[in-house]
Amino acid sequence: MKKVIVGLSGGVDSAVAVIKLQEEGYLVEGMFMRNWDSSINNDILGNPNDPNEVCPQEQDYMDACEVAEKLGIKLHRVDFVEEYWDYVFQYFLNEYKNYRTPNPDILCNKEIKFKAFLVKAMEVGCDYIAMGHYARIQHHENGSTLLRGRDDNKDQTYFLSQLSQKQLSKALFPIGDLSKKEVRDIALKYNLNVATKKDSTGVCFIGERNFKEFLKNYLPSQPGFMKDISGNIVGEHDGIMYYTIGQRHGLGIGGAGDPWFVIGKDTINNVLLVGQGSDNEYLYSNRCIVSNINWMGKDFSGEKKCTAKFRYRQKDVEVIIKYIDKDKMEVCYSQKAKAVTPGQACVFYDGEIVLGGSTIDEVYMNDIKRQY
RNA sequence: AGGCCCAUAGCCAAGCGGUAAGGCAACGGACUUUGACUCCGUCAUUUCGGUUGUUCGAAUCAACCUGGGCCUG
Repeated sequence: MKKVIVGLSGGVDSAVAVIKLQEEGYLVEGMFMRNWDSSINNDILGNPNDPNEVCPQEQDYMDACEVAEKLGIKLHRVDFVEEYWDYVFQYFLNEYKNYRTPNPDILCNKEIKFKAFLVKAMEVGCDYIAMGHYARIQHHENGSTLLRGRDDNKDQTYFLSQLSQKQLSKALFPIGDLSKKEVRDIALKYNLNVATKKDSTGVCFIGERNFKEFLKNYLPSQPGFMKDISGNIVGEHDGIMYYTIGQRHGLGIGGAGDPWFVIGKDTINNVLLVGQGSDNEYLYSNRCIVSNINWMGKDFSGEKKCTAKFRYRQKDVEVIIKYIDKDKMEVCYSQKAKAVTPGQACVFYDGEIVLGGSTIDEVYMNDIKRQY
């Protein structure tokens, strides 16, 4: 009997993952991860949690315990607070310091859930690890193929785009064929306490925060002006790293006309560039340079047509890609894309198949580089 | 000093005698394993710079005051 360790989070998805694996005849054990410690990590500003109440993490652990008991599986608990800080959060802060918009959850999967966790799971002894992601995987003799989750609205392959073949070879995604509704229905049928629990959001393991305040715990304010494209001062900001391209809220610019959006960052002069209108031309680009390439598909040379997703839950766009060098690609998209932002991932797809992941570095409109 | 114009919520702004549109911002919610986007809701009734008056009824008319702007000396 093959043994699987499931990352049991205390949510409904991983609980149903256990059920699916049991139905398929695996021996299942759970492993709960704790990766963030608010007091050790100085997570004070922007933290909505009442320090007197049971913290959400412990509630999650209790929920995981209850699920484990009900489904009759052993539950391990592991602590990666240090690893998370060193390998995910440092990167996260560094990217913000460079005025980019990082995606910590992609790194969390690469460094924690499918690395540190995998090591611990192997120590306990297992053939596979499994997570409650909405994604599908096919294992062949010469590798593994990652596919979008069946539920188009919940597909989480964007976050899995930096996993290596080695990592994928050990991974199972038992709920990838299900819709969110089906997952909840199964949980209800098994009378699980988490069946109607609200989906967790926010940075994985950290949780919901007032984002700007949260960043201020680690990155001090650097006040400056907001200017429009003509150079007129239209507002003030307290640090251009707190904003991302395409952002509308939090600018506080009132007055006449359409809403204002972040359209760029003048890092030299500490100026946040803003423009009016959701269709502002500076929001759009048609070419970008990506690096940190994790290609999962068949090797290719020259140009390749496929689709790409530049931001989680944003629709794919058709692109033509080509290598510039070993770890750098040019991505062209003639129909233009909105708010393509350095630091975010560019994930390539061929239909349902995930071809690979990368990180956006430079963004262009024709030959003009965007000040993103 | 004289003449003209303007004063509506944090900002922009409709209204022109019949009982305060709309937009921006903000806030709340939905959505969401990156708090980007998007969507929904709330937001002037001791109220229309102030006071007094005309009128059944005034943000809307009149007078004066205050505060801005412009023109002529």
